[in-house]
Amino acid sequence: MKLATWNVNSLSVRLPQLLDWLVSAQPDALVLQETKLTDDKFPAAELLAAGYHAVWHGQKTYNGVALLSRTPAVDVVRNIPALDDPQARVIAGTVDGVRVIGGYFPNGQAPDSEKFVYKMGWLTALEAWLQTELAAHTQLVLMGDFNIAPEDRDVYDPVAWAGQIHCTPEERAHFQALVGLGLVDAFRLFEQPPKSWSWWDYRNLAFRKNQGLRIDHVLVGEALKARVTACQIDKAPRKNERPSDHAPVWVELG
DNA sequence: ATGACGGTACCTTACCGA
Repeated sequence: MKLATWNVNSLSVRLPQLLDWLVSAQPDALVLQETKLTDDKFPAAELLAAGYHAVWHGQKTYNGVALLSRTPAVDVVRNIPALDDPQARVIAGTVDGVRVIGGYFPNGQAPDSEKFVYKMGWLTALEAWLQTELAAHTQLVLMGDFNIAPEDRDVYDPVAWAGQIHCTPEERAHFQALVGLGLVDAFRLFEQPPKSWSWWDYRNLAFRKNQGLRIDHVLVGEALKARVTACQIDKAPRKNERPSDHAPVWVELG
């Protein structure tokens, strides 16, 4: 079973690339972030024609998430239940016995901003909800655009980024809080090439220079950890003519 | 460096992302 996450930065723009990637990568389930579509605009028919069921949670202009799967997801949840959040950032569903939680974590803008306060509160609410999800589901995966670079080795220039958004001690502490709940960073279960990133700025030829951050993650619970056989970032879609700024990340389960 | 690039929207300029 192959699970994946991809911030597509507008599903309407990236739909052709997504359809190509579904054919080449053959994931069994995929969570998307930044669909930037109201629910009535979601391309469910095109995806179904490509062999994927979908559930989604969108809004106008910003955010928006979806869960695609070969077999239909059940017990679908939109957003963090206890959090009254106007921003569409979470979709969860059970696929073939695996609880799949997809998240588009808040950006946070800057450590001294109101958006950072929102990010901290959102993360606290996520952790509380995940405790109950973990108690209810043995096999669980949390994946998406975390907007957190967990360690300095996840940053192309850790000195320049020290204390900056995505790299603050507060954000990294929240990442470790998720680890403390019993989740593990699937990417680090394997030896990986140094300078592995999942996001590159559109500006400054950042992708060509490989200046990026690893902020898209797949975190697995204990039972799934034992099943993970591989985890990789697929840079190929970032080489498309009009790419998302993020690359997909996938895990293979045995 | 209030920069850059790219997406969206009450669209020729602003806002947001990371």
